Amino acid sequence: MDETTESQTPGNGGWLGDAIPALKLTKAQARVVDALTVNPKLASYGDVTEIALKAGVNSSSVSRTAQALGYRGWSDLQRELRARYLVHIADTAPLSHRVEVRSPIHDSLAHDVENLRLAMDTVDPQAADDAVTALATARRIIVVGQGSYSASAVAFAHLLATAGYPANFEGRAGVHLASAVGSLRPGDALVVFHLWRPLKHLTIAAQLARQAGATVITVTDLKSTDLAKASNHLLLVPSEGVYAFQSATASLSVAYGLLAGLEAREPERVKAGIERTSQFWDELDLYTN
Amino acid sequence: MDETTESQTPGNGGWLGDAIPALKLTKAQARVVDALTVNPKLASYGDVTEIALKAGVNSSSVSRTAQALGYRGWSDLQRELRARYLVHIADTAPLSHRVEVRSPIHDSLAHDVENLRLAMDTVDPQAADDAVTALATARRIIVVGQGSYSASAVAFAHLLATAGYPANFEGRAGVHLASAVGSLRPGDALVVFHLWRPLKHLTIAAQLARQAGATVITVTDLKSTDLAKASNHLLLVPSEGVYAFQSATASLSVAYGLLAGLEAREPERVKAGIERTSQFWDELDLYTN
DNA sequence: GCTGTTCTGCACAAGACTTTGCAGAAAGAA
DNA sequence: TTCTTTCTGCAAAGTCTTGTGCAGAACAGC
Repeated sequence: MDETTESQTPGNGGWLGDAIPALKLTKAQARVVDALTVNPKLASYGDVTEIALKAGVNSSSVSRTAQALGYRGWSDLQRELRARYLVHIADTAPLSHRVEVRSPIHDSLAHDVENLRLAMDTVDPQAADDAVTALATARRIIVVGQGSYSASAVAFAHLLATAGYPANFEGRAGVHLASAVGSLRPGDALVVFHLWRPLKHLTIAAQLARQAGATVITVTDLKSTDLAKASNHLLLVPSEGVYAFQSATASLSVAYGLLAGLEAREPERVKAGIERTSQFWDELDLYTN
Repeated sequence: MDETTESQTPGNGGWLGDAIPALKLTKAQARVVDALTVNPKLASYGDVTEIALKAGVNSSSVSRTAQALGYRGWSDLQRELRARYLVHIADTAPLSHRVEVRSPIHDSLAHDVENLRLAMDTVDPQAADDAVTALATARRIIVVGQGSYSASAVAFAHLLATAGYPANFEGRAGVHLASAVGSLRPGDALVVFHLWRPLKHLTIAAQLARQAGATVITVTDLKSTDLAKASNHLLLVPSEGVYAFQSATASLSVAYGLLAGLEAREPERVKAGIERTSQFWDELDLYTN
């Protein structure tokens, strides 16, 4: 039997976040919400019958509660709960719950876990959101990056193109970069991935793109550089590596996050783009066992 | 011939535990198990159709795989997977009061934190150690990778070269790849970074390199493929992405780990290499504010 | 205490997911 | 190579889950 703390301000602050809008709920609905709040695992994988049992109501009430909260139905609400619960766990899970096996690989992984966690704080959600908007509306997207830090840029440009966005990776410096950036117009976007001491030509590229009216999105670890100043949207990531090198892990993950943002913003477009591309791949017969 | 350090099936030592009995599986079944192993969230919450899509098989094969493993069916297997996954990640996680800032970026970071944590289990330290030895003694190192998964390969090759190792990234397919791999000799090394369904030409490249007597080091997410079989040293990483794409974050971190391993093994050489390179960079006067 | 409104539970309908029969494809044996 | 066996994909059948109309119960206002 579940003690219900008489509803109001349900799900505030806990793992539910704002998944449950603060509406006026009926008694049965409040019991459902309480049950969900207190049983995160059950909430994220149980079916209506199990939830109803826990809440002590009929299964129809579970279904109707989901609808009352603004979701299409139980499955829709559960999808949301699931995502939040898993993210919550990843946020709060202890770093190492097992016997340590120290090895360079293990150190590197642990180190990058820390980088990713720090990035949750350093990346400004508003800047990310703005960046997604700029990308979604861009007529043309150029992605630049140099050396080992081009890793994120390569992946980002490739996946953007896969999803049907007009994106290209530009990894060359000098005249190539100049002509690529020179062709940018208002409504276009330049995405710069760079860590460590700023490279002159990337900074200049960003400044030129900005002058040309293009939107400059920069993923970097330093915020007081001319590169950062030339950017419209700045996404800061930590980059400490396990030895002498900077780690691009966080910047890569941020790149995936931007793609997820695009998918959330215009799912149809992304889905269609991916389908087109993967069909093409199948026809090329590239795969084996 | 070189010994293969694949043997002890480290992939099953991870979050799956002994949920998957070590039976002889058919090709499609092995693909299903691989897909489940590297996509824990999908495995825990997806339906047969989604799993089948990821594994590149028909949904019936997913159902039949569950039965072949001794479960009553997919739902039965999934219940088991879910329980193990949640135990693996949640364990003692307390419900903290941290304010959630949910955004696609945040989700992606949390997701990749999970991938890195899982990678601590899936990467076999012995295989990694052997790989480091092979790299340290190689007369020549070719690093290959394609598409967005080339991110790790690009970074790895670049940093190897920076540290003074005879490494090159080879991102082109066809005749270019053929001639590059064709030049490998005993004592050389081929490093393959690849996720997702194996590409024919990468598999063939690995097989040819192996035949030529070179050491093949592979960082990938699937262990039942011909690519994995052709490898001397296999480093398995999880690769579940936040949306439709696989995440190369873990493979990138493993690349850094290999570099750290090299540094631990021969610090002088790496230090000298980096100093030489960065001095050169300074002379080129590439940096700004 | 009466009456009108809202809510809940039941039972069934609609829908989604999983399993299986079958036939063709692939792999292995002779 | 040919024959036999095993495996896989398709599509239909079977099972389970979710949603809704209806009728009775609870509640609030008078």
